[in-house]
Amino acid sequence: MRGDGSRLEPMIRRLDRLAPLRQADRETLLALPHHIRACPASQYLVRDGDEPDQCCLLLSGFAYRHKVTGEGARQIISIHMASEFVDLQNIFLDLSDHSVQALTEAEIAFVPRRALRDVALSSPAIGRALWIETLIDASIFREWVVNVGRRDSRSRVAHLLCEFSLRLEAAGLARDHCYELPMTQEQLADTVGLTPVHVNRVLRQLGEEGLIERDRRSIRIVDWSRMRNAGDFNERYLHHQLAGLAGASPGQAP
Amino acid sequence: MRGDGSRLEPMIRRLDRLAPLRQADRETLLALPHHIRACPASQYLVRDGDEPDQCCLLLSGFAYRHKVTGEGARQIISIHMASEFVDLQNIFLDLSDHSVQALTEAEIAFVPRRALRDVALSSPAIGRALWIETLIDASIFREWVVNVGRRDSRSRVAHLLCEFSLRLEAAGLARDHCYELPMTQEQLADTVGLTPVHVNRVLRQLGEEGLIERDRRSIRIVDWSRMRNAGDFNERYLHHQLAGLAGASPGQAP
DNA sequence: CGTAACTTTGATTAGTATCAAAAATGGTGG
DNA sequence: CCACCATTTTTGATACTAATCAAAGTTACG
Repeated sequence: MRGDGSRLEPMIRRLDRLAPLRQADRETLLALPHHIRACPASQYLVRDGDEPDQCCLLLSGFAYRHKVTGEGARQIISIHMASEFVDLQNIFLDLSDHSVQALTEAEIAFVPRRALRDVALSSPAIGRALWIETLIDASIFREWVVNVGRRDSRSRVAHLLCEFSLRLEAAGLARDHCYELPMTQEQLADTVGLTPVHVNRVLRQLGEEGLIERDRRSIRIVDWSRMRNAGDFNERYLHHQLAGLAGASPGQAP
Repeated sequence: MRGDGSRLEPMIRRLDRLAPLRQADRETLLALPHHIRACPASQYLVRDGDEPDQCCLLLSGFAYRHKVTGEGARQIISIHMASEFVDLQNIFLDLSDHSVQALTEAEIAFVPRRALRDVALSSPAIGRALWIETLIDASIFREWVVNVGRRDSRSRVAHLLCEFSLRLEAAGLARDHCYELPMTQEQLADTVGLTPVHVNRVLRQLGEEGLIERDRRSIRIVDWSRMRNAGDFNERYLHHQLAGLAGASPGQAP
């Protein structure tokens, strides 16, 4: 825990963009107790029903949250990338209502709930930034309800690929609508509420239409404008303008 | 705005159960500037894309939030009942990412964003309670992603009817799993991602199976245990235990 | 009453799931 | 470096859920 305080920097920069922090706030955040652990892909970070006493901050790699129905079907609820908290709601909710797993090998900083809660309630700026983080999370959930509830298979998949592209670029993890998709087609299917077989066909179709190019897990959105259209994608729900990121990825069309 | 301060009482009680408030906090909340208006059914309270300067607190009646896809399909994202804020995320998000409409005739207290924000940031207890309110909202969104993404039509509808029953009872608006469903079948369909025709058939089927009884819009869950099962319903995601409401509606089985 | 909104029923179709199996891919140890 | 194995991706054939289209009943309301 000592000497690695700087590993928290990306998270602090992220929060600072959501709500400007003063130097004292930054120092408070840097002083947060935590321990860092490397987790192999697919390791559980939180289990549905747990009473967590830590919040998980992703330092590197990817993680996802999911729920499993009584029938055994899995629905992935969100995907997270470096510098994001994966279960910030546990700051105040005592029982976890879903599970969190590492998607790739990932480094996690575990921060005691209590410490994070005290910080959130004592500094208005930090509280505000963390709250906004949970509000943007919720906005993405809302968009996903629409995605699985009212879009057809092609739009659903295209929408997810668009969201990924923008979020990765905003986090500085990708450029030019080109990125490594860290998930199998089965995980993709559980994200958009389809079967893996169907996801495979939709991906092929998007390729044949010239909207994307694929090689293994790497995705390149060839025609952002048409892809945006195919996915009925409007980035407003990501609220990137809050972080001064609006237009960070202009693409080839309005 | 003067002399009707007591109309805010139910909301204050609600927040107090989420995070205990001191007398000073209660008075701060009672002193919140606001104006009250009666809205006819289907009136817009917020429009997608707005820059709202008020938050809407439901005093009576029901409201819902929704998004419309590029194809014109509507997805209802949440349903709200008396004493709930319908757009609390607007406290910090500057651009509304969805619309809010009155579902029935409703009375709304409009509270200036700025005032609510100041209160939330200056009193830790109030901030905490409001934050928790948004976190529970988000938990319900997550469950809805699962509902539309991974449950079949019968489970989806049953799940929604179960959720309604518990939330209404927790709010003191219903008893014995018996309530008026304030929505048309078309609205139900847009909530669970089905067509109105199919919702109609599923409702009939649930009736034939003896799980529910219907008369007009009134619903009675005859067999809570089987209904819970049909809807793959587990109330944990409602986080009612936070409000000391766990087991408020024991039903007929574990 | 008369009219619009909503609910219900029927017939048909479309989209996606399911089942099955073959081809790639990525590791692993020999 | 290669053979082997597990995992993932891809393709094909068929089944089924829920959508669509159409229209008749109901109910609420002015």
